[in-house]
Amino acid sequence: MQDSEHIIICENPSINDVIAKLNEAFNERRTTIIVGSCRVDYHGRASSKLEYGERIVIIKEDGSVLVHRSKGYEPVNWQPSGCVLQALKDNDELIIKATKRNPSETVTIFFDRVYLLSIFKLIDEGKFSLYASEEDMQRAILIEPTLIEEGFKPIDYERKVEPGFIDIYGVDKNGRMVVVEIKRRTANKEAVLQLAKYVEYLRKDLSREVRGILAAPDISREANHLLLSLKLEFRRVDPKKCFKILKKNRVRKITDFFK
Amino acid sequence: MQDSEHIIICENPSINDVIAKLNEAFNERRTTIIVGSCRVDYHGRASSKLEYGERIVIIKEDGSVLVHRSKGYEPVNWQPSGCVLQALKDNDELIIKATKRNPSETVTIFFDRVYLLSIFKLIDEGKFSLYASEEDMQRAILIEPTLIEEGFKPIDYERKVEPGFIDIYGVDKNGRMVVVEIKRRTANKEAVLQLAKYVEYLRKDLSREVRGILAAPDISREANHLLLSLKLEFRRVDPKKCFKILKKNRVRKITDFFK
DNA sequence: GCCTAGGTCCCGTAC
DNA sequence: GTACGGGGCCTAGGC
Repeated sequence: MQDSEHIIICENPSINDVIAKLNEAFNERRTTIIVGSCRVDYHGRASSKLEYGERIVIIKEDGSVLVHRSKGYEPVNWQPSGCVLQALKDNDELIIKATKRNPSETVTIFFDRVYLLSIFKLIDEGKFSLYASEEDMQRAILIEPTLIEEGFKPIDYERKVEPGFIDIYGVDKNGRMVVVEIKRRTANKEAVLQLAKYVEYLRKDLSREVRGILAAPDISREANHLLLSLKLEFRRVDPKKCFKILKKNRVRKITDFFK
Repeated sequence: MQDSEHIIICENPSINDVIAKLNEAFNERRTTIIVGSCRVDYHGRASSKLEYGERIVIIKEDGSVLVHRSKGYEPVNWQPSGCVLQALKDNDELIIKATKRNPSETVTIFFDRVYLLSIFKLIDEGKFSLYASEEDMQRAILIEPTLIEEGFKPIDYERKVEPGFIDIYGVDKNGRMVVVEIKRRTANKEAVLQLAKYVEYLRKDLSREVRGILAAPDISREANHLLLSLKLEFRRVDPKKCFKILKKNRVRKITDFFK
């Protein structure tokens, strides 16, 4: 729980005050929220310029930086975790520099007004669990291979071959090799091409027949056309149904399967 | 600028207080920041569960919702813009529901403690511009010379001549010499004079016709006047397009490998 | 370090 | 509306 000493909330703080508190926050790896009027420069893989306006800036304890406008999911400027932070004063403005290597990038935020500065030591050990992801579908198919077809026997998953990673491969009831590409959304042309890439490679490499099956909740018309012309197959698989299968088999872990 | 009436900052507010203020904020499309201890459920394309922990929640005026942990660029849970918001009380907890159609999704946030509630009417008309660097533009033109004109063939770049470095020079489809000066922002008179300097030098040095082309996203009126009087040319080149050409080229090289 | 691939991707754009 | 591609994508995992 937050002690009062772990919380700083300042309304309309002076620039000098903000700078002092920020540098302390950076040192002690606190999470910081700044609301105020600012402009932002970015230089790195591209360059950008954002003119003055009122925004929310979040600086996290791992050094990630987010500049949020009043609309939209995405930050207008940002820096991923691991950047070096610096707060300084120039021309009566608060300047926050966030610098990163690899790729070498800099975000510089110029505040001419700060309405709110707040600094926290956030304690967050809560576990995050995601269900009905592609990984869930993969695990469900390994547990219940009839989701693909009767007689399908998986041999391995996430297998690295020359062009990339094969989601699942195995053999069908007639002993033919089967490559399965899984998508958790409506499969598009790209997904078909991905599958085709693996099938093509394995056909050449093994000099034997290889079936390619795209497993997804749906497939777009164009993707289906492409799929058929490439003599690949589609199998409708529902991510939620996969999740239900996993719930039934909760104890078994993915790695147990092949032991 | 923020009037005091446009700003609400409450430290350790009561749940009832938060609910009242939130519903008003939702109605009046304010931007809201809540810091406190919460858990989060998500149901939609997938499902997720996040256990209790201290987090930052941002609710924007367009109905987008972000739940941020103390680390990382990405929100742990979110809702893109256009969702319906609701704040209510249950079991002494503050519940915020954000519901969206197409796809049908719900994020529910349960707060058992609120440390900070702040509500703003953010005024932000600042223009955002994304640029490629001048070097990026140069590389894009070398890869795709038709950005200058049909039939242009670059010969060299960053070539040192008496007055300085020529960005790119080459020949046009008629075999005439072409000097290209690149600017990543609206070109001004200085840019025109820089180009004129190179062209002048080469005309004298080589005793042959030399075309001068200024490549930039835009040109100022005065600079254009000067350009025309000096019988130089302007070619509009979009930095974003350059950036895309570079990206595509990078991808193409990788995918070529598998063809 | 590079490369591969997924994402509740989001977002714009073309059809 | 659906489909497709791009992103400063970010992030995780393998080599």
